Amino acid sequence: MGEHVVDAGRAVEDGGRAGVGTDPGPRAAPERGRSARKRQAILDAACTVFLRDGYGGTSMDNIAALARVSKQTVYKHFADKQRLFTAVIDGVIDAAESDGQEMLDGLLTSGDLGEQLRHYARRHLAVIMQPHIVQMRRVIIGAADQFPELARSWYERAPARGRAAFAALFSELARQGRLRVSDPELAAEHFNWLILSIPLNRAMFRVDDEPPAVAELDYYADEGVRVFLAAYAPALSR
Amino acid sequence: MGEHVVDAGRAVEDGGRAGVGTDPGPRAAPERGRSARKRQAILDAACTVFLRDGYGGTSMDNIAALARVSKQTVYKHFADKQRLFTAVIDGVIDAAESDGQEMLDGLLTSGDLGEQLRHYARRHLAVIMQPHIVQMRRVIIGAADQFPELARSWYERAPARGRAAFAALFSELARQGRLRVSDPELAAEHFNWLILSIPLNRAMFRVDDEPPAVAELDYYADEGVRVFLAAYAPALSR
DNA sequence: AGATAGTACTAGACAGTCTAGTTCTCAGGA
DNA sequence: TCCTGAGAACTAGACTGTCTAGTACTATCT
Repeated sequence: MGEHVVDAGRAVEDGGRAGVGTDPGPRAAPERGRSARKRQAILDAACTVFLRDGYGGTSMDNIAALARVSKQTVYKHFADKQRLFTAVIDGVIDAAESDGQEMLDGLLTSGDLGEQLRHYARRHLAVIMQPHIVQMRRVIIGAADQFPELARSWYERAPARGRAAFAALFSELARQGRLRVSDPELAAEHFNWLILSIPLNRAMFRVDDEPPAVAELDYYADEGVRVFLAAYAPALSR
Repeated sequence: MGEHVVDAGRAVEDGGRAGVGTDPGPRAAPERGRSARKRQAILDAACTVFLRDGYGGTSMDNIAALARVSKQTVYKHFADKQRLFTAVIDGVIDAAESDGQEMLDGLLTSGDLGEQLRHYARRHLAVIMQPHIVQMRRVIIGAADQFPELARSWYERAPARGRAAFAALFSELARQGRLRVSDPELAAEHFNWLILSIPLNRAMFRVDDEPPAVAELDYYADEGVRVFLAAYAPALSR
């Protein structure tokens, strides 16, 4: 229910990495002007409401009320509802992109490959199964007919970017003789979906279920890696 | 565009074979009364429009117009928009269920397992990637917040049913020593998603792409089976 | 002075109802 | 087999109430 992913409620000034909006996280300096603060409050509120109720289910009045801002101010910052929506989604995509950025660190060391992949898979699955990410998927899929370019942009920037990194990684591992991969892109897709598919698809359709336990997710991650290695690792590497 | 998937009964007056005279359906008379014909026309129109525009994007006037029926008649047959929507989705689920029913015939013979699974996988993927099924997934996911029980019903009846059949099949194959499966449910999920995930998820987000070519789908099916067998087949069965 | 709040307003969409008049269906009589 | 009439089903469109995107205007704040 109440997700408040983005820290929603409060304005910018809490040090949390709240700003899912247009503000890139790491480079602090959250625009200290009043106008910028209002803008951020609007983005945060819009993110909360859009993610909770979808595009069609959200009214501009709701957003303004949650942001504690007058409707006029909303329209001062964002020309119309569509632009506000795309601004919100773009912000989330940016956040997701930089999230994934740091993920592949520490891989490619020469430890136990299975161990490393399991570790990575668990993290990956845990990130993707965060409630607000799941909600985001639902909202974007539901609005894909109205915002095709936005949906495509999500697909190409958020998940596909991660898979490209996978592909590069598997390519390198194949070069080192630690994996047997002929099509790295395909291997990356297989790895990705072996880990994510089961819980993610269930989450798409079973809305009011409580999110699955960590242990369950870890199980899916480990089993996905097991299948992946069976297909892509030379016989020796177990 | 015009999918007209819906139910047993064909549409009313689609230009082709104007079957008002004698058109005995595949089985069971399609309710020859005027009222039943109107009802079916409404369902067909509603299916088209709901699938194209989603729940929120569809108006009852649109449906009535497309069905060439007065709005009053729509409300004579369906108490309100929600009930019409659930009737449409239920119809599609029923159709999908009986579609999948006949699928597992011919498996379990003692031919080449890889061959058989590849054949099956290709069919499965081709069915799921039909445009109206893909659209259905999108619409249900998008409306899942408003209709949680409907989304759950879809999940449990349409895809989960198929996976249960898989699981039983893999169980039997394991008993015969042709597969090495400890958790048949998990194996069924892995099989299912190894085949479907890549094109299906792309289709979720890339709305206006033309559907992938058959050869591409077959490639994904075959590669999915390859990975599956590597993980679940005793070393000999390649 | 410029941004914002608050609120009232416009314009249009849509679910669902109502009414008055029309068409179809079908039983039963010739 | 054809006719007929009663009643159910249907049509067309106006209508109500509600909701919402977006605008206008004035008072207030910083």
